[in-house]
Amino acid sequence: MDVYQPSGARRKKRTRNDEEPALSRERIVATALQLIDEKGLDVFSLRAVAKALGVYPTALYWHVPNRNALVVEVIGHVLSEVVPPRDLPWEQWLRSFITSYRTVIRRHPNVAPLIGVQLLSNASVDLTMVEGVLKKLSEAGYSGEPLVSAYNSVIGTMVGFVTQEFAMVLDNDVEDWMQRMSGIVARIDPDDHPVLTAHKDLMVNRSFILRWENGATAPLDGGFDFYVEVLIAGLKALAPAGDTQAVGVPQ
Amino acid sequence: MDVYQPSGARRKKRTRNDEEPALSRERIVATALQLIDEKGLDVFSLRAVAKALGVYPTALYWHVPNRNALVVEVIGHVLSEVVPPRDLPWEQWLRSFITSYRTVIRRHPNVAPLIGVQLLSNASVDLTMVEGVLKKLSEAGYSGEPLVSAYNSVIGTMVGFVTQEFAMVLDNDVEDWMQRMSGIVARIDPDDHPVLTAHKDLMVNRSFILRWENGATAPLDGGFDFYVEVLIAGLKALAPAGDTQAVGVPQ
DNA sequence: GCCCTTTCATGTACAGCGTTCAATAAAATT
DNA sequence: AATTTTATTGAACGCTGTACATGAAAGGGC
Repeated sequence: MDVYQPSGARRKKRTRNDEEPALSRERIVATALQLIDEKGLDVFSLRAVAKALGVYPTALYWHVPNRNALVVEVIGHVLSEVVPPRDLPWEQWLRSFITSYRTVIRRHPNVAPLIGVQLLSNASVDLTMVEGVLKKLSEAGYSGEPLVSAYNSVIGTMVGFVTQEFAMVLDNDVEDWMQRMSGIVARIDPDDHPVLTAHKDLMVNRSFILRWENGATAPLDGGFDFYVEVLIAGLKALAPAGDTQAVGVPQ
Repeated sequence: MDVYQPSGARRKKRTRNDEEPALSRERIVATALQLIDEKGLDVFSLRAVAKALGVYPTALYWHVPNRNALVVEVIGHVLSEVVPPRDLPWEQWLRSFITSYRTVIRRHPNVAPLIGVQLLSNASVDLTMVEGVLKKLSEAGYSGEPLVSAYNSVIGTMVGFVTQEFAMVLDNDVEDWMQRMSGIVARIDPDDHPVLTAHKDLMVNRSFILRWENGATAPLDGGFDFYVEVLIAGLKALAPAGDTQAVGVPQ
């Protein structure tokens, strides 16, 4: 019975004087993002978006070529909320920039998996953002091949940590999962795993692998700040030349 | 017409003297992984696995509770290929460990998105691995809260970079995509984006965001090596105390 | 040797998905 | 007034994960 009734109220066809244009790419993207934010990624589907708009699913296809394209659009919309900081010394600039990215994702945690996992997020290329990072890394003393590597380190850090922090939770049996996980932790053998034993209270549900909630409910603020400092200190240490006392290039 | 014929040859029921047990959790997981490796993530489905085994889809449910559980099993199987290195100075140990993880993922690149994006990969917890990282970070001078942060930095680096490197490619129109991307790059305004202009040949398809292939066909070897060194140098710089000339804790 | 339970597969079915395609109606253009 | 363009309805297809009923073979106890 493959029949889809658009939600009760009859859709009004566009009339010249009608304020609302009934449907548009922007409205679809906005609805999709709202759905993802409020109901989660697994509820998101073209049909769900259509239902939320009171429209037949196939009506979306006039404005958006397919599901992937809509996902790209949603990602682009979220990423456009990231504002590169004003001119600052490179360490502060990077700190501010990466933190700003995480702040945006915390507003849309369910989008994180889409960004981290699909190359298509590249489709929304913000060259200004790329140039900003490159410029600051130049100021840090990088150029040529090492600059490219440093750039990849920055993006890798920024997206990588946050993607994991906001990795999807299983809808399965969260309660059960927590109990199983804390069971595992409680049963740690102090002889086999002494350091873990000593730190288990600090680590449980606050560190990768040993947790059952994601960043939406259990953010890793401290870990993130530290990670950014690791990146900056590392970049400073490995800078080919510059104002910092370089410690030499490895191997 | 919801009918599924298991592949031609009639399935033989298990008989006492039969060597092969017809179906088993291990065989299902192995088939699933093989399917993912050879055909890609989008081809992977319970029905495809069943067809590959010459079995009705619902037969799988006797050995595996649902799709998610199978995915968890596949992840666990892949991660079990990661071998923590023998005892080494902490820098070398971390380098070796993280590199080993990437080596394993390069053998199963299509699994990377599954690991990076779902908390359920935690279900296959290898406490020995966790303890190994903690131990080495202790040797580096970490303990207490900073140790937890350092641990998260290590896992974040290891999984984060590789997840992005092997992010999924769109099946859409790869050729078209490449042309569009290189079009964007070719049209970069040297006045607006001078550093990018100077490095574009080094960056195109070799850096995050500005690429259309993933690590399976265009690995970021150099970037990865550098990233690991950034991590280690950063961890060394931020170590609360120890053999390295510490440069003080930030704020 | 018979009975019964456990084990493991077949077979049917269902709701939901992305997407194709034809039909249709309103608005814009000619 | 006729025609084209724009935007939607509506039906359908093949795919998905999964619930459920059916049935057959193996194993254990008598």
